[in-house]
Amino acid sequence: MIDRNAFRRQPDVLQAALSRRNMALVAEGSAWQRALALDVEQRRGKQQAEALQAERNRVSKLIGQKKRSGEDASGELARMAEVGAETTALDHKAKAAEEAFTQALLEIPNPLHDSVPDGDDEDANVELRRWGNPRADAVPNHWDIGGDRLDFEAGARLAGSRFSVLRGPMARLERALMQLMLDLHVDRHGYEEVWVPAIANRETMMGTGQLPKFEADLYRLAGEDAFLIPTAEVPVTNLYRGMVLEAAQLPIRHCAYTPCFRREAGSAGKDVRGLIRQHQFDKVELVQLVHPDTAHEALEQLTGHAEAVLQTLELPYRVVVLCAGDVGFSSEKTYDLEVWLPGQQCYREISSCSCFGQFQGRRAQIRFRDQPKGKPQAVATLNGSGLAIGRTLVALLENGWQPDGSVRLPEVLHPYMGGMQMIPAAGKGGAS
RNA sequence: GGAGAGAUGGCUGAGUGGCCGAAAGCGGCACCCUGCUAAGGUGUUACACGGGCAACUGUGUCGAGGGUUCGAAUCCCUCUCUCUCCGCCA
Repeated sequence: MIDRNAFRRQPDVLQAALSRRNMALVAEGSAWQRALALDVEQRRGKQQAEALQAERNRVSKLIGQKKRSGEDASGELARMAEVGAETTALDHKAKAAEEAFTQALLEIPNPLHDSVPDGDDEDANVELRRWGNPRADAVPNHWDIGGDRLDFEAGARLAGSRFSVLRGPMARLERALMQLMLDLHVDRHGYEEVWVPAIANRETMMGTGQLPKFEADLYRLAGEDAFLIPTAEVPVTNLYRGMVLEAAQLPIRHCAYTPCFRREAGSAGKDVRGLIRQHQFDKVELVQLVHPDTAHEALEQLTGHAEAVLQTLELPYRVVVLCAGDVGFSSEKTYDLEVWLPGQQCYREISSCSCFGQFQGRRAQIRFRDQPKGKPQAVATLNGSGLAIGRTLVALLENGWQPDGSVRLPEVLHPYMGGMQMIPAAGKGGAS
């Protein structure tokens, strides 16, 4: 949620920052324009209602005093009978106006950080650096390398399209990667591991910005106002919803493994083959709650922590900064890590690291006191994938592929794979 | 899933229609006293939003939402959560 005070004091600055994302955001009929109009209406209604309430409270108190001392209060009572109904009506009107205002505010995205480059879509994202040496030889796609151990037919039969079943060494590799990533972030980067529910209620989804705007992207539970989480960011950030923290508690750093569920509405036809775009996938997520002054410093660090996973797995990648038109709703700045996939001869997103400034902190009411007696202010939040596990598995298969069909595994993985150094070539038909 | 009990400030806990934004205790903070420590004394100590340069002031908040009433922590309705017992279950 954008800052109400800034919204009132310098709407021009905010409007400029918003229009960098997309001019439509500030056009006629946009949530922004609605909010501007509703704010005025909302405040006027509130003042009228409060004036009447003050009158009612004053007279009611008088009636109480008179009754106690045995005096006659029928004059006041008669007067208040009329005022009462009017008060209720005005109060309801004021509440409705405030509700509409808040709804409009919730639909306004986070204004961008100044360092975000201009641009309309992903083509304008800016590459910042590369790591590793991409192999240039001809490598099969991961689904060919995986063979019958990546079973998309079984996934479709059990659940539907975009679901999969992993068998044997592939299932083990999925599990090994979870462990490796969590261990790395806990032991080397100082994150506290948490384990959280994969279902979140509406309030929780509101807190991190998935709702109210993006309900169509979520799986909703029938008969309940609850959803499957699209990322661990949701439950982990909301761990602190409604809390006032002490400055000394910051920064808070958590990593978590969860399954993630996405409807992928609107991505019809994209990545239909293979593991790249699934309705259910595994991810280890990094989440930080920090002092707003250090937020962007923290983003650099957090991005480095995600990069460390790729480096330890010896996977070539590049870092891009998303341009204005490509940054997500709640984020003020985002780096994507893109891993080299030799089977597709391209870089594919494997991690997205975002700084949300105080946007989520305000929405979810996660605050802290800078001074012991000071006014609580919203914390800054950040998160990043560290990493998406299915896509990491894909990258390992394609980058580790050997001409004989086997897959060489990087050394750090060997202990997690029970000593296995190679995944044998896929069998020719039949389960291996 | 069934039956019952409950939800009050940072915490414990009183409060069954007006004198209650809320007793008391603990904790926190400030000051005083004391050679240090300990003990003691006095005062103070919720949040949000609106108006005001400010002093200050208005409104709302006793799990959430609605209702009754001139007036609700207190009465009524709905919901959420917690606890106990029963059932079921990894």
